[in-house]
Amino acid sequence: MNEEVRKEIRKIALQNAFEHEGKTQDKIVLVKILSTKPEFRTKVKEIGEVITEIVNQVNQISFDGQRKEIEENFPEILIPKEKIEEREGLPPLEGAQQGKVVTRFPPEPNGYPHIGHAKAAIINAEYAKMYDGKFILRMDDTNPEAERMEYHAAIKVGLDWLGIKFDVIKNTSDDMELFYKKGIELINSGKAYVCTCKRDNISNNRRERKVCKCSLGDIKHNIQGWEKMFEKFKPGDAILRFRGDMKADNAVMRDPVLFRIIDEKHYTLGNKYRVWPSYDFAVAIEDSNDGITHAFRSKEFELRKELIDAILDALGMRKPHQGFFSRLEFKGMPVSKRILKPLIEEGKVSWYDDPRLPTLESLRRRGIKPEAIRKFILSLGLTKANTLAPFDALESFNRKFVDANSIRLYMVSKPIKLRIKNLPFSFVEIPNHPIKDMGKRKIDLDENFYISGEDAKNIKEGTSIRLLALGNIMISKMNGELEGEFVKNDSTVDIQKIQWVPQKNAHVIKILIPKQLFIDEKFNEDSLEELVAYTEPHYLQLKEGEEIQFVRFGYCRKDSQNQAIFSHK
RNA sequence: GCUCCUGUGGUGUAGUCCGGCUAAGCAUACUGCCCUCUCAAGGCAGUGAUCUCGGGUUCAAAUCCCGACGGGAGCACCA
Repeated sequence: MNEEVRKEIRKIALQNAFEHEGKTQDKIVLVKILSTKPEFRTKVKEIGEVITEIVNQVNQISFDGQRKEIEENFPEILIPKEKIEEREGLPPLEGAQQGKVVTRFPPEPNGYPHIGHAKAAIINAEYAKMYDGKFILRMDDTNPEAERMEYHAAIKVGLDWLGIKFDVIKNTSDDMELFYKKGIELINSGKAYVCTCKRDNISNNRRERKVCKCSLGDIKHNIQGWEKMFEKFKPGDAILRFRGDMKADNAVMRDPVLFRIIDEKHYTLGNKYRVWPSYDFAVAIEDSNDGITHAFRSKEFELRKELIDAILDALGMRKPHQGFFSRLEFKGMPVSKRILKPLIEEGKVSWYDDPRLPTLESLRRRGIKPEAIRKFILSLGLTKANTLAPFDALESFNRKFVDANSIRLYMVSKPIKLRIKNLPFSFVEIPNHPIKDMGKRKIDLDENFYISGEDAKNIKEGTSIRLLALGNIMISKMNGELEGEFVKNDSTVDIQKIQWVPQKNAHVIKILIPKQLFIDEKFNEDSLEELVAYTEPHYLQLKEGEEIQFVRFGYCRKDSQNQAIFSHK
């Protein structure tokens, strides 16, 4: 054991002791030595004894003595360590080159966009931005039975609202001829075959891992079959299958469908095509052909990775990196059409923009800001663990965005009348925001006010309350209605401070308060509270869509002249 | 049933690939204080995780290996 090593050990021991009230432990010193000097990892025993010896010595020294020795011999210890900076945003991408990353968001126009779409779009967009690359919107529209213009439009509107920009906008169906070309290529190389079995048969064979007799036909036969798919065959009569591996553990690889016949009219292409590519085939070809370098999807597609790679290998095409993330859903707020559709049909939920729903349109109406959604989603990271985020995580992000721009207004519910006998003024000016300069509003007054029923409950006769921005009122009479006197004392400490509304021009609105839609898998019959609210006439001056904070109540978004929707506390 | 993914405070995550720095960072929630003519925002402080469990490897395990258990997904001519 040479002197240099002993010195190093002593240094570490001293440093550690100094940072921990003069005491150190040999285990800690050992760990530190081993992590900085890997060459000792083979000589742990040997070095361990020396450490024990030195640690004992150091622990004998007084705290001041330790400091003195450090100052003399190892002054560098006293320089404060730099903090390790935490990574911001998403983790770096595998195999990514600055300026060369291409990502995409491929929604199917078969429903209204929701928070799950937002996650996929935002993650992919964020990566493109991070690497100064390109971002493509590709409408994945290869099932004519499901796609509709209405959904297509809603998705565009939703993405626009989120503030997501695309470099290229296209449809999967733009490339039908390319799919056909690649399909034929697979047939010609013997990697795809036409199968005319019944659905049940195919399904059974898959389950039992049995090779289908159709896969034994020769290429010529398959070409004939393929041609018949465009004319003679009826839907369901024949499909083109990929020659995968019927014995594979991954069921997706058991000779999956590449093309099938659908005679339904397509929402943009009409009856131009009847042979449609399956999802896996379309995605594989499109991602490769569009130059996608990194494709992120939610993890229910994880088993598809192998297939997509296999298809591209079979065609000798370039493969993108594929990544996966967990589905995002809020607790008690399902996104699935299977669950939402019946609720709408039964009238339990008004429409896909009902404020209780996690659709983008609902979130917007509810007063959730796109920036909040983006921050929220990025805060969830790229995990594959199931995320069932509570809605209040989003709310807290939103509150921060909304607070600075929300006008403060008074609102009163379950109103109780209050008459103030000696009010010395006929109007009052109230600032619209406590910090930010958002102007003032003038409220005309007479002796008649409303206060909230909840607040009235806490008032005792003979005590004073403070009407915010107005003054202190001494309550002189209580019998259903309240009567009070304006008192000069302007002290604002230790007094109940409440909001109020003048009776003569109070504006009545309805506030929709969305609650959790499902509780323990069961529809929550009380999920939408409708509150009758008396607010200041100034409400009428606000633009639709403006965010308001009703003082001591919470943030709401103006939905119309007569209705507001509660965003959150 | 078979296959795959996943499991860190109340909640959401970072760290896990490439084991090491006095039992874990951040956000949110909660509590207290400050600020405040709001129960908001802002500021400060605090509570709270032996990293699902059990074995193993190692001087050293949230991190590697094996097993159990919990959660999710796939087994469509949907995407």
